[in-house]
This record gives sequence, C-alpha cells and structure tokens, in this order.
Amino acid sequence: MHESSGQFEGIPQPPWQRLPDRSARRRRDPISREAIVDTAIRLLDAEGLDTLSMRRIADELGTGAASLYWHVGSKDGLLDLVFDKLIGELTIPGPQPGRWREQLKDVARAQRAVSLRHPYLVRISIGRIPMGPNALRYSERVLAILAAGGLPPRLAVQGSHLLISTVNGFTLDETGVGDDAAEDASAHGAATGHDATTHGPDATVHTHRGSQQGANMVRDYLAALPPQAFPTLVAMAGEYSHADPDERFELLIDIFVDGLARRAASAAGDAKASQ
Amino acid sequence: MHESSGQFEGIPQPPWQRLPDRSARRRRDPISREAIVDTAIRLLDAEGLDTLSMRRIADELGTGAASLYWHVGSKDGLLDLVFDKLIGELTIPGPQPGRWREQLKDVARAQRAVSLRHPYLVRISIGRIPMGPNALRYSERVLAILAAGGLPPRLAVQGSHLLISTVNGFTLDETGVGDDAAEDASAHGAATGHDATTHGPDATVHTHRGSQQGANMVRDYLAALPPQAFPTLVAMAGEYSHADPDERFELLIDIFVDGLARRAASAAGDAKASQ
DNA sequence: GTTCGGCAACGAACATCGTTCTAACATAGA
DNA sequence: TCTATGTTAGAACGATGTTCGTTGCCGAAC
Repeated sequence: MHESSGQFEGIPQPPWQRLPDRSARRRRDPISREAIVDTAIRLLDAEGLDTLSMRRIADELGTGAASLYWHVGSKDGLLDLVFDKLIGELTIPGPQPGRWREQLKDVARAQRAVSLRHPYLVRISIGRIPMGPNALRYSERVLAILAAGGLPPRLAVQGSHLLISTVNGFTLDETGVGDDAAEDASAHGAATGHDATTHGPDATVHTHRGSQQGANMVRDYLAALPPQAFPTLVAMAGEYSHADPDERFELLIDIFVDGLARRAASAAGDAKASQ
Repeated sequence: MHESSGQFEGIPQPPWQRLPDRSARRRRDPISREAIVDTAIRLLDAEGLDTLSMRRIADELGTGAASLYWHVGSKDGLLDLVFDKLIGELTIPGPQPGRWREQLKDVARAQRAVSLRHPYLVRISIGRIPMGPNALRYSERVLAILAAGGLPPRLAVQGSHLLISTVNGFTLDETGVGDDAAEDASAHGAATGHDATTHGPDATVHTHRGSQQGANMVRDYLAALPPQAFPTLVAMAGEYSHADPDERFELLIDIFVDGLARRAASAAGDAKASQ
C-alpha cells in the first residue's frame, strides 16, 4: 500500500541501485495450468515438437520460463497434461452389442485422426502410461464395446491394448517422417565407403514431407537397385508409388477386427464345448 | 620444430606457452566410423538413449566430441548408422512357399527380439526411412517370403509395411516405459484439482520397470476406481495383473498373419473368378 | 491499521547439450 | 626439407531443462 515503490513514474531509478524492472509484465492475467497446457498445444500444432521449449511457451504467455515450473513441475509433467488433454478429444460411443466390430473400427479411425491432427501425439505418448482421467474414460469405453460384443475379459483387455498399440504403430511412421522446418539433406558422405552393399546413398535416406513426391523418390530409388541382389524389391518397386495410407489403414483394421472377432467366436465355441 | 612439441616426455611444457595437453591421449588407434558406431551401441545398450551424448562417446574413445563430427557428420547421422547396423542383426531365412505364414511370424518374433535386446531401437527408428543397406536386405527378404506365399504384389508390399509398423507399435509400449536410471515419482500435484473425474492421481501415472510389480500396481489402481464411472474397467481390473507380453504378442501375430492369409486367398479367388 | 505468512512470479545462474570454428598436428609426396 | 592434405581437438556459441534466491501480492491475525 501507500503505492510504496514505483510512485513517480517520470523519474527513472538510479542504475546502481538495481531494482526489478516491473515496467512491462502486468501482474494481471495470472498464468494457470490450463493456460500453459493450451499454449503448449497451440505451439505444438503450429511449430512441432522439436522446437517446443519452456522458454518458448513462457514467451507466448508473456512471462519467464521459471514461472511455469510452479504449475507443471517439469516439461515432462506438462507433456503428461498435454497428452491426456488430447486424448480427451476422442469421443467413443456407447456400446451397441450387434455393431461392436464397426464400432471398434470407428475407434481406431478416431484415434488415427487425432494422431494425424496432432502429429506429435504418438511420440509424446512414448513412455507414458495412459492413466489420466481422459485416458481412463477412453479405456473404459473401448472395453465396454468389446465386453458388449461378447468377448471374454481376457481377450477384451488384450484386444484393447493391441488396438491402441497397433494404431500407434501405424500412425508412428505416418507422422514420424516430416515434422516441421524442412532440413536440407546434410549428406554426411565422406570417404571410407568400403563395405557398401550397394551404390545407393550411404546409410539412410530421409524423405521429407512424404506424400506423392516422396513416394516417387522411394519408388525410383528402389527400381534402380541392383536386381540380382534385390529381385523382389526391384520387381515391386512400382507398388511404392501409389501407397495410399487410408487404404492401408483400412486393411489393417479389417485384419485386426476380423481376427479378433474370430478369436472371440472360437473362444465362445470352446466355452460351449467344454460346458 | 625438429620434433617440435612433445618429444621429451619427461620435461613438461612451460605453462605459459599453452599448448594442447597431448600427454595422455595417444595418437595411436585413430578413431574410425565403425569404432564410433560400435561405442555408441555399447553405450546405448548399457546406459540407454537419454544419457547418450557426443561427449560421452568421445570420452569412451579417449578423444573430444569435435573429432566425431568428421566421421559421422552429426548425431542424427550417427543414429542412422546405428539404426542400420542393428537392423543387420536380423537374419531372415530364404522363402519356403508352403511355410510362408510361419516364416512371417518368425520374422515378427525376430524383429521384436532385436527391439527388446536394444530397447532404444524403436525410438531411434522414428523419422528414419529404413533405406540403409541392411534395411534394404531386410525388406527384400520379407517381400520374397510374401511373394513366394503367392500374395499379389500390392498386398505383399502393404503386408510387409504393416508387419513392421505393427511389431514396432507393440514393442514401443513394451520398451517405452522404463528406460534406465529410475527416476523418483516427482508427483507435481499442486492445488487447482477442480475438474478431476476421479480421485486418482492427477494426470498420468508412470510405472517404472514394468513386469509384475507394475502390473499389480495398475490392477490395484484400476480396481479402486469408482465403479459407477468405470464399471467395465473395474470389473476387468484383475486381467491387468497377469498380462503376459509374450502371449499377447503371439495373439497379435496370429491375428495379423491369419488375416493377411485370408486376404491373399480371397484376392486369389477374385482373380480366378474374374478370369 | 499494521504485521505476517504463504502463494505466486521472476531474473539470474547452472549444467549440459549439439555443433562450429580454427589452429595444430601427422604423414606422404615433391 | 617443404608442402599439401587429411585428421584431431580445445574453445566457444547458442540453446536447452531446471534450480535458487528473492520479490511481490493478498488475505488473516493481531
């Protein structure tokens, strides 16, 4: 009170008497955990996972990096919150026993859609056991669908786990290649190429921003391989140009859900037989 | 000159003439790209991915970090080489047309085994298109098995892709949880728990070094959930205690390979019908 | 009305990281 | 012996996650 400190705004503080510069930076709009999570997600969507830093988030909020730590504990804790919040975007319908197969496919499609909308999601999920409130809701509803479909508990639990990891595996290489800011080739090829099997690039080829251009590059590269060493690869190189991710994903969930249904049926048959 | 610098080993250099201290550090054993890659793999196996740094590798080789860059270009380039070298550990058998289903399962098992032996492998593979010499050999042999099994090219290519990503997805959460150096809980729980669905932990629970202890923790936690909100999860909590990864993996590849075989058969049927 | 204590914010600093710069060295050929 | 070239390596740069110590705010107690 008494407007104690910075009362006379015109007179600058003597520079040797170093006082905190509270000119900018209003104490209004106190930062909250939700605001931090939201800006983190906004930055992640806009600029990708690699460029996300505590300081970047703090800048966006008009504060310093240290201020974030009171609310989120650590960057990893923040990513925990981001992860669960994004899982909350998933809406899983209530179980309809006769339609459990289609429902399960819809769940898979929804999960892939979220992972494509936030291409960093799968990478964030690594090493994080999904046990936040939204993740629990998600597991509950998926399990409910499988239980309503008549799967025995063991198979239902295993199936829900496998569904998640299978979709994650698929979207991982769908989203893993091109993140953001296109890097140049870098081609670290020096000498010492003594044991190379082929005359292709030295170790691994990075193809950025996939889509059609990258697919054609891969196809051309494969087609140019020495046929005696890679006969099948050369013969099938053409298939790599029109690789439709949607079609492949549908094939995957078809295989998975059909297979799961078949195990469920055979399990039911076994149970009936041993009755 | 005349054997200018460190010739007479007994006499120390005058300290004001600051020359690089080449007292230790023999010029023998010049570092090579292979030696760098091998040391990196050894460190990765022993200490995990998080603690790997260029300086750590250089220390192990008795040199400085800058010296590595002449050979590998960048850390990412080094990981390219590590990745392809580890893929080289896989040995895929030649195709036996009548046994392609078992062979494909064996491929999956082998891939999982490598990913468990080097738990950082899957994480390294993210964003890396597998086109090194060993990766190409791998793709060639898998495709050869599928082609010998009679799959049409389109299905063979898609199947080989899906096999890799499916196994990766499975091993990702098998190896993703506990890396190395056990961290303490950290529990960043402050106030503002206003919208929590449950009275459980705040956001996400990290269970380290999985196995039985972690499984029991998960089971107990799920069993203690409010049953009206999570009826299915609570009812099936017991299943989470005896979750056998091997059994689940076998279920996965059973489903996958059987499903692929079924598509192959129906594709063959279609081809014959439209003939 | 004044004092006090805890919640919240913040600047500065620390350790570490990947990477670059540049000088020094080693060795082979002239 | 001199030079050219390939190779090593110390120092430094910028950026990162995180911690420390301090400061301010605001309601409760006196």
